[in-house]
Amino acid sequence: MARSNDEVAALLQEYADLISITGGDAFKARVYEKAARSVGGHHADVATLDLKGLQQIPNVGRSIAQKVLEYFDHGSVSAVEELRAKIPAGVRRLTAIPTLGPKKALTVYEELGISSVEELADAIHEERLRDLKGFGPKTEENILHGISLLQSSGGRVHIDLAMGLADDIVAELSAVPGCLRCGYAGSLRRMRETIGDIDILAAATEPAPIMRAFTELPYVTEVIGTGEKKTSVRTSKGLNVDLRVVPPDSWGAALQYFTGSKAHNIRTRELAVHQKLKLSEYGLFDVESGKKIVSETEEEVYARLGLPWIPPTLREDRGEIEDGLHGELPDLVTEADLRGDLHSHTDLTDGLAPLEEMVEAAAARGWTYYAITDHGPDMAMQRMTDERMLAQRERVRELDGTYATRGRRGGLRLLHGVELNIGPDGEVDWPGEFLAGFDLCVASVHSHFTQGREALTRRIVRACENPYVNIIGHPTTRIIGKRPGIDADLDAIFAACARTGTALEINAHPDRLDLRDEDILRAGRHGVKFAVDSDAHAVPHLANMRYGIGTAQRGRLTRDDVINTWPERRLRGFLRKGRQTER
DNA sequence: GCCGTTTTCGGCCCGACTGTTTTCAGTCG
Repeated sequence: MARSNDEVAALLQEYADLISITGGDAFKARVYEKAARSVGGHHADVATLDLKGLQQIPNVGRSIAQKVLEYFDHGSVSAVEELRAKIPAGVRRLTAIPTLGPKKALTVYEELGISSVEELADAIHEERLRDLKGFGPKTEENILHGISLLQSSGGRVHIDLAMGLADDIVAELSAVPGCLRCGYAGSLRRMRETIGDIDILAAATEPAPIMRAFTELPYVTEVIGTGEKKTSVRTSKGLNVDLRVVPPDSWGAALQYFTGSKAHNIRTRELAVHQKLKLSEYGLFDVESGKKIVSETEEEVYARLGLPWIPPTLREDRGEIEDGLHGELPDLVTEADLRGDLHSHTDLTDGLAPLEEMVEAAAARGWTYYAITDHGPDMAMQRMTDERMLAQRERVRELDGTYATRGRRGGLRLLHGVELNIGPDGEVDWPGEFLAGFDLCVASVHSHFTQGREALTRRIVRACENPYVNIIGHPTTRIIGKRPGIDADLDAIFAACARTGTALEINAHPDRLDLRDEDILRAGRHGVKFAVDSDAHAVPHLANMRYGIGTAQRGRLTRDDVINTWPERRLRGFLRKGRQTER
């Protein structure tokens, strides 16, 4: 199921952890971490590369390349096995406990033979940690607290929950007197699909009132740490929030720094070092004189490093630094570029709102076209029939008549579509004669997720080859945190989409975000077009488009790649696909 | 262990906070 790149990345990361735990060279550990990231994000399948090809991957040299080959030849790597033999897997798991890192993990293992979270908890209750150097009563307390958090927390949360909380905190803190600027940074600003914790940044000359207001927010359940510049809290939403308050003239450097990612920051700091500069959250400084050069805006910081401003959604060290240096950053699609939504539901099937309300909401968003795509009859529980679908079409045409001429910019055009079900053999709900009556067809997999890889692949490819299928909806069918994506040959599907003129959906619902960013990058190399769709089942879902756009940006898409940014005429041309009989 | 427009050897991102320390190590982001 996992791509071989992910397997190798996990192995290299494990080796890096084991090196840290055994007190090995810290620089060596870091190289393996960097190599793990590079391999995980590399576009080509590492299983297909030879020694030379592997060494083309950044941070992979001869030694690591040979280990990768050894892994594919023998299924294991002797150097990793040696360390595994020395350090039980449970010791590595100890480092997942907050406040307990590799050094303390090794200490408790060497001194007390502790190699599992349970044993560690027991040892603390039996007061056996007391005599260890560097361990005091507070350390014991922190570890116990960390263990309970580890066992109870589900880890990362979906982006919409984090965004809601962050928007609220930013609004609250912005209202504190003396707060000159406030915003969120971190993985939320980078629009990652899940969020581990929220980073809030504020600018003020006097931090104390902002810190106080922050710790007094109603959903703060615990203050983890608080200082003059930084405060960390836990919230009743299950999310930790960090607040940093910086002097106003450091805003740009601080925002750049706290937006990350860590890997991106390491690269920007290295660029600084090579120019005898030092980059920190307080600014870009000349190393020799210690004088500050720039710090007020992100643009200035990047510019002084020789880079254009890099959109936060690209800051993952996936080539954006190199592209920036060469002036080759993509001109990313934005939410403002969207002209409409091509996948939505009404209460005719499993939506909550009537057609009229959904259309009114779409018009209020200023869109120039909007597609209604309720489920076809193969989703049996939705009780769709030919008659009901044709009746809806008639009503859509009527509404189209009234909305098309409203407003200044030509109003809103309505498209009547359907979300077809891709059956086990790639068949869909209706024959071609009936499908020809729709303005567009989305087709999605909703069942039989565990068919073999070949069958799943063939099934979706066959749907692409249907001349009436325009968009493959939520292509991998994953539900974040609940259901993995189907095990299909995505490259074969992407190639079929490109060949047949079928778009891939980027489903903007925060539970799905399907395709995900890595898959978009792969699909993009096949020359596929995309549709960023809300898949709205209710009026508020239309606002989820921001997450779909964030994901599209992380996949480096431009306006030209996304068919629902196109003018209506060009879109309709695309939707005609290979149909012979159309006007 | 990787890497190179100061380098094939000698560097390798930077700072805040905590707890256990009498000046600093560990952890985190």
